Amino acid sequence: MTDAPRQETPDFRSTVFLPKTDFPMKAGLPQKEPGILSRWQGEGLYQHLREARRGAEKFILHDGPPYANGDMHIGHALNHILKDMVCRTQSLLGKDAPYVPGWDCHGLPIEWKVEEEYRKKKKNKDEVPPVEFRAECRAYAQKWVDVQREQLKRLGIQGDWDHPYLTMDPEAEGTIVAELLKFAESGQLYRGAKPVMWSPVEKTALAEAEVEYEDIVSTQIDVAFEIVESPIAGLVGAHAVIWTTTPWTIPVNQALAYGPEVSYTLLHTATGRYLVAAALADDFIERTGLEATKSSSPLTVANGDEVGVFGADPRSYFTFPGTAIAGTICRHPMHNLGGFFAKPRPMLPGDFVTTDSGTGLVHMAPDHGEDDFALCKAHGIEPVFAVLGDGKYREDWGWLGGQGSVINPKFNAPDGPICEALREAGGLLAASADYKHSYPHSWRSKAKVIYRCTPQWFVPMDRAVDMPHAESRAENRWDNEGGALEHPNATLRQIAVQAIADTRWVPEKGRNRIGAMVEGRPDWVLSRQRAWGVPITLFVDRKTGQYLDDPAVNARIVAAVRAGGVDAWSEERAQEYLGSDYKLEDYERVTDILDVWFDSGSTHAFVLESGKWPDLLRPEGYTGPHADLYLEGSDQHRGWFQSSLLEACATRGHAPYKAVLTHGFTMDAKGMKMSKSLGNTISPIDLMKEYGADILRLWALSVDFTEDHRIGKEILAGVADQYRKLRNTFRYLLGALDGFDWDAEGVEASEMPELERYMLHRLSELDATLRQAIADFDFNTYTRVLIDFCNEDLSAFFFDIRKDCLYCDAPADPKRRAYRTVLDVLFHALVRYAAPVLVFTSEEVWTTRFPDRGSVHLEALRDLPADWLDAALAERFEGLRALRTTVTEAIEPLRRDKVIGSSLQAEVVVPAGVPEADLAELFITASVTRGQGEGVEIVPTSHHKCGRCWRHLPEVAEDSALCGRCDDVVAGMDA
RNA sequence: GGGCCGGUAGCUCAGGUGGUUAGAGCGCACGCCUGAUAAGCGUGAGGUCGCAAGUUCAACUCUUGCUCGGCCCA
Repeated sequence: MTDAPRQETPDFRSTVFLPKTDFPMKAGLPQKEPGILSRWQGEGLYQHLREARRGAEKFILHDGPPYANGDMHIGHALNHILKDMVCRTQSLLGKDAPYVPGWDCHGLPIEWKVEEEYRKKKKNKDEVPPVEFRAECRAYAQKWVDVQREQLKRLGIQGDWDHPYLTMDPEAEGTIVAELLKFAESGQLYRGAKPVMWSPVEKTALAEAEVEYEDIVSTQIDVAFEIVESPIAGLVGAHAVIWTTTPWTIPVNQALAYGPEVSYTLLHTATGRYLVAAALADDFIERTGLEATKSSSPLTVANGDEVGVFGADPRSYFTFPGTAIAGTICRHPMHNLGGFFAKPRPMLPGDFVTTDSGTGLVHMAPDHGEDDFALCKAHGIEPVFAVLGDGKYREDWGWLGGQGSVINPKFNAPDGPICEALREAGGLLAASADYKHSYPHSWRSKAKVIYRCTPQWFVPMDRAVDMPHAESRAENRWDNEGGALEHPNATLRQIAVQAIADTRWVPEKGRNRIGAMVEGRPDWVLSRQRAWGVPITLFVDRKTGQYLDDPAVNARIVAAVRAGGVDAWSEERAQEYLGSDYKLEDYERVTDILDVWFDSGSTHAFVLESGKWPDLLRPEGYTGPHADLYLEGSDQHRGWFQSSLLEACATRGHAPYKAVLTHGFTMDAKGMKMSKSLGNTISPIDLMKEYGADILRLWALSVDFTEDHRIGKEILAGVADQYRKLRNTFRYLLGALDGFDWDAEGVEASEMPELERYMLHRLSELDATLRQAIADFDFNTYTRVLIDFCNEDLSAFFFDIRKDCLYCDAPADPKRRAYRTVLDVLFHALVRYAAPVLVFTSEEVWTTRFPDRGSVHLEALRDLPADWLDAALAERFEGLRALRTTVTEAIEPLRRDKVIGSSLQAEVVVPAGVPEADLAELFITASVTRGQGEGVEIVPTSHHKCGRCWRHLPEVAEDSALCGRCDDVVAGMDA
């Protein structure tokens, strides 16, 4: 075997100064990140950071507590990445930005889970002592706190994970009680009866958030109420017809409502005369199968005006206005039962009556509807509390006593007990189990819920607040300009509206959203009839119905709950709290618990103000909003933002936050919401295993989080590409800066070539943009401009141009030293810019270069010298870059025709007027000369290629020979 | 059903107060380089700015309706 004689070309590779680094191109984030994380934990990085920023201006982001139930989902991930970004960027600005994470631990969902476990074990919850039950709820919540804590830590969220706040912490429970008692002491509590959403299955009132609407099919019935008295004489003996999809409310009926604006008609049929809305008469006839016949009896109203006579066509009805019905009295179809059922059923005017469906007459059960309750209350008709918590009528009820549950479809069916009885009594005109509509269900049990009147505790929105701050608020309230003040003090609603005006909302549209809600919301229902929560620690005077308001009693209660948690609110200890001044037998100990929104609405009190987290304290005497920022999903306008606002306004007179930042929701790749039933959920835990936390973070900070946004395979692939670009930028910097020593090599900006000075200018611009983005919480812009800078200014421009200088110039060459100086500046800036986003990668970058300089996350941004900005220089370079684009475009045809390959083979002619600069270097071409024409011309070079730097230069005698510069450099190396 | 919000290239996003051929990065295609190499550079193709009317000399930008999606509420 003989080798063909190989043409030996001198190999200058060893004389070229290539980038050198151990920093790998491939990240391997899923494997690498946990190690970095455990090092941070081991070193106590969070505490070091607090020490490093001690005394600096505070930035207090108050964490909204996620519910301690289930694994972290994509919404949690987004929310916490954003919070982390806020704290880290503020820290980057040199501020002290502590982060204390927290969890919401009380409430129905956890209670339900524990009950579910009971059911599996065939254990009856009602037989378990409440103390024991609550202990199990506590353990359940703690379990998920621990799970979520690890998952969030894995995301790289920096915070005081060893000391999170939990709403079930006894001290927290004590503070919540103390806050509640502030409401009591300032007269901001009342007990009223009101129809509330009630779940007969869970036997509790539900918050709106605990209810979901689903399409179901219900029984619809038409029921006739005989008119016994009316200003319209012709109506007596006729029947007013109501239509309902909840037959079970008929046994609790107390009145009928008509629409004053609605036109009514009296239909004559073979079986009787029926009063219905004219617009709905056809529907009524269709449902009942009745046939309307003509009638010769005119209807006469009370003032003697004849309303009309039915004409020849029974379908063209004569109508009369609803207002004429006023004063009409009916009787219940079951009036023969006597008692409650024998009482008169007045017809009342209701603005809510429409002709959308039904008969235009609505039966009123004040126990079971908000409109019903309000209308009846206005006419002195009180609820009767006939339906018990389990959905059955109470035993002593005259009709169907002890029966139910009222949400049972069979109970309401056309052949069920209600319809049968009505039919027998002659009151049922139609019944069919075929009405499709949307109906509220409990989101836990999926069972139907009802409106049910129960005694509840309320916070009034429109009662003057008896607090010092309310007076001052009243003076500058803007919604009552010039008007005489009804009260010397402002109401909670007025204080809250003012607080909304005082708060910064990002994006701004959040102000409008919460503003509309607060202006329109009803009184806050505080009470829940459940076990797992903070008790409403009130004693109600059995004689007067007033709750006891004694600061000494309240202080004993608060101290006991702080020490012993919610279990301290027991019957056994009640007398201890009442002390010697009151006798327990004179008081009812309230056993309701608080709406969990009150818990979370009080977090500012026990997390920010308590002193348990000294990092979060404001200076002594500070009275303004404590938190700089609340940051949650936009659904929290109705939730935490609002409950916190109301709680703080009622007790402190202002919002607990200076600013509120909201984000939208994460949709799937097609923009559809994620749901288990659709099977399109994406788990952040899985994503971290596949891509790593840094990719997930970069995703969250790249999308427009203020709106709904998407995640999916293609999107993440794009994010991973962006990540690689950033990573390679750092890899290049690390390699190019190998062995750089500022003291030996550094160059002052004034001594640098123009290209370097231009890059310092560009960096200064970037720095300003990023700082503005931080101030605006505009992280999408933050990541975009950062990546664009790496791509456009560095990789495709600066690095490309200076490749020759870095590789081939002598190490001591001033240009190369200037270049490396700028690379060092860039490194220090970029690694800090990237740190809040790519928390792991930036640390890897930092420790690769500085193994002994601690964590990058302790660093703050460096202030760049103001004189790096050079507008005149920049303008010239912008022009040159535009020309550069023209040149590369002009070269392209020659490359396509294989005339040249590398741009270094091109000789360029540019117009004479082009600014002075080293254009061949800037364009990475063989040469640039100035010609007479306006355009750019390209010709292939005839010069030989330097064997070392590959440039084509006249001085190179033959291919692979050296140019003068390289000759000198190589000679210097030999020496 | 009601209130509010959104729909710009394959993807992520820019596009003050309406005004010449709607931009960027990435991806893609093609090419260069082979001394940042599972890297780097260049060129190019991609958009009736959700749809339909209207106001205007002129609308991605204003109005209305519709549609799709979302949050909240019923």
